[in-house]
Amino acid sequence: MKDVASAAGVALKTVSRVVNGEPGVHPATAERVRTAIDRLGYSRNESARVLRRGRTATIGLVIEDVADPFYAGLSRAVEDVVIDHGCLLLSGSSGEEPGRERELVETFFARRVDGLIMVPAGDDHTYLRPELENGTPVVFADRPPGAGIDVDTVLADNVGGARQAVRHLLTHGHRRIAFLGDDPAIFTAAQRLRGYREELGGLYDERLVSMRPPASASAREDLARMFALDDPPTALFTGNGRHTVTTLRALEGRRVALVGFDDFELADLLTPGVSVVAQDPSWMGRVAAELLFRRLRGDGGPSEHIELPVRLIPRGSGELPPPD
Amino acid sequence: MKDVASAAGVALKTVSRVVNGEPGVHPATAERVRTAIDRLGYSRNESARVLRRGRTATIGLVIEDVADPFYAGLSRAVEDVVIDHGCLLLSGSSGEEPGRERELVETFFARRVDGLIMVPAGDDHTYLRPELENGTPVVFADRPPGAGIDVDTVLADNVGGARQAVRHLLTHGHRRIAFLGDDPAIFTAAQRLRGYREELGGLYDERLVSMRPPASASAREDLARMFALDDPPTALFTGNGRHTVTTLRALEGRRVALVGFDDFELADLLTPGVSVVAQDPSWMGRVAAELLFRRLRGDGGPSEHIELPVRLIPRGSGELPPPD
DNA sequence: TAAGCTCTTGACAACGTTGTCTGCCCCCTC
DNA sequence: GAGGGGGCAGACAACGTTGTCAAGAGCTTA
Repeated sequence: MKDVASAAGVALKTVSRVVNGEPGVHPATAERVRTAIDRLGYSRNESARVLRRGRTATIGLVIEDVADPFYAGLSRAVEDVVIDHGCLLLSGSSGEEPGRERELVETFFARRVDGLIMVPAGDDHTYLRPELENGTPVVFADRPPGAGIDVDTVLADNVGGARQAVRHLLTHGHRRIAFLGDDPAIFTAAQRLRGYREELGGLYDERLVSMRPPASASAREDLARMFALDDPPTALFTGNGRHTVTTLRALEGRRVALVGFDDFELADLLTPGVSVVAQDPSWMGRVAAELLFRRLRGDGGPSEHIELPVRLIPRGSGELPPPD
Repeated sequence: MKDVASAAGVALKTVSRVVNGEPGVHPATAERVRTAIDRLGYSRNESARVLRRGRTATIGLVIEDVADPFYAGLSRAVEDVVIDHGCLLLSGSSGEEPGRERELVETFFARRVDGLIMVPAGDDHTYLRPELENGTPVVFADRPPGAGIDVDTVLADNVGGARQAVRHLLTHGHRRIAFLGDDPAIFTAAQRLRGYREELGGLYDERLVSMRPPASASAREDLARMFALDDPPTALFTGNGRHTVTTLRALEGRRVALVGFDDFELADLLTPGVSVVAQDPSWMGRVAAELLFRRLRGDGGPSEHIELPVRLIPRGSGELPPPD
C-alpha cells in the first residue's frame, strides 16, 4: 500500500480510501490510485485490516466429518450463507473426538472468528464460556451443548421422527421392531431411542435394542443374536444413515421391513426402496447460519431453540408386511 | 498480552516468550506468567502474529462442491494433512463457476494463505501468476490449470480408466457401447471421452455419445434417442458418479450393461451391483496436500505432475452379456 | 473583503504481536 | 579482584492497515 501510495504520488490514507470505496476522493485521484494498484498487483493485507478493525469476516464451522454426506450437505449450506454475507468459512472435522473438537474451537477463537457454528462431539462446553461472555455468537447444530451452556440451537425433531418411523411399522402390522443405533452418549442416538421406546410402549423389548458403532463387529453380532431369538424382529428401525447402510449390507438380501433415520442417495434405487425418516441437512445449515448472522447484526434476544421437522418417505422397505 | 504482562509484573516480551515456549525464561517467571494467562483467559491474537511474522499457517482449498461425495472425501483428506501440520483450512466451493473460483482464490490470497489447493472450474488461470511469482505454492487437483500456468498437478488416470472400462465391456461381448458424460469443456469429461474413443477404435459411433449436465432433461432425451436407434447400445459407460446415478434412475430397471467412472456408496447393494472404475478421492487429497507442504518446506524443484492409477471393480452390471 | 463552508488530502497514532538489541546480574576463571 | 561469559529480562521498532483529526484550496455569502 505504501508502494502504491508513492507510485500514485498520494498519501497512504488516500489509497486506503480508494481501496475501501470511501467517499471524498477526487475521481481523477482515485483513477490514478487504481492504475497504480493494477500496475503493482497490490492486494490488501487482510491480517493487518483485521488487526486494526477487530472483525475478521470469518466464521468457524466444526462438524463431525465432512466426508459424511449429512455434514457435507450442512457444510455446503453454511458456506453459501457465509459467502453471501461476504465472509469466509474456516472448517474442521472433530471426528467425534471431544479433544479435537475443543482444539479446533480454540484455534478458531485464537484466529478471532466472528462467530461459530458447531456440531459438538463432547458434552462439556464450559470452555466456551469466556468467549461467549466476550460476545462471540455460537450456534449449535444437530446436537445441543452440554449442561450449563446457554446458546442457540438448531436440532431436528429426533424424538418425533423416531416415533413416526415406529408408528409406520406398527401400522403395517409389526409387533417385533428392533432398534439399531449408535452409542446413546450421542445425543441424537439417545433421542431416537427415546422416541422408539415411547411409541412402542408395552411392546418394548430390550433384547431388540442394539447401540453400537456402525459397521462394527459388535453391531453385526447383535443383529445375528436378534434373528436367533425365538421371536425375532420382523422389522428394523435404524438410528442413522450409516447404520441403515451397514444394516442393509449385513442383511445380505434377507427381506425384513426397515425404516431408517436419515435419507441417503440411491435409497430409491435399492430393491425394495428404503423407507426413511428424512432430515434436511441443507436446511439445518442454512437456518443455523442465518441465526448466527442475525446475532452478528446485533440481535441480543434470549437464546433460541429451533426444532426442524422431519418427514417420513415410504419407498417400500417400510411397508413390507410381517411374515405370516 | 499487555494485561497479562502487567498482571504478572513482567514485560510484554517475556509474556511473548512464555506463550511461544521460547527458551531463556526463568521457570518461576514463566509460571507466574502462565498463572496470569489462565486467570485472565488470555488467548494470543493470531492476526497480529500473522501481520508480524508474515505466515498465516492457513491453507486454502477450492473445490467444486463439498456436498459431492468425491470432493467431500478429498476435502477431508486435505484437512487431515493440514491439521497434522498445525495449519488450518479455509475452504470454498466454486460450484463449477469460473467467476466464483477466481473470487475465492483472490479472497484467499488477500488473507495471505500460505498455500493453495484447487480443483479449477475455469480454464484461464493467468490471474494466479503474480502470486505464484510471489512464491505461494499452488497445487491443482483432479484437473490441470489452463494454458500458460506451470504448477504441480495431481490427476487421476482418466484416459486409462476409461479405456479399462470400455475394454471390460468389449471383453464381455459388447459392440454398441454408449458414453454418457459431462460437457467436454470439463477436463475429466474430455479425457474420459478420449479414452473411450481410443479404446473403441472403429466401433466408435458418435450417435452413442452424449455430453450433457447430469440429471438434465437433455441427458434423458439423449438416452431415449439412443435406445430408439435401429442398433441401440447394449452397454453404457457413464463418465462420472453423478451421471452413473442419474442414468441408473433413467433406466428405470431396464437391464443394460453399465460401467461407471467413480465409485459410490451402495454401488454394491444395487441389483445388479454397479461395476465401476474407482478413483480414491482421499488419496488424491492426501497426495496433493503433502506435495503442497513439501513445497512449503522449501522444495523448489520443477513442477510435478502426478497421475494416480484407477481400478476397475466388477460388481455385476459391467459383466452383463449383450442380449442375443 | 473577511468569514464560513465544502471538498479533498494528509499526518499520525493505534491495533497486538515478535525480532533485535541492549542491559543487568551472577558466577566462573585467571 | 578484575575481566569475561551466560542466563534472564526489558525497551523499542516494525508489520500494514484504518480512525481521528487537522489543514489547505476553492467557493459562497454577508
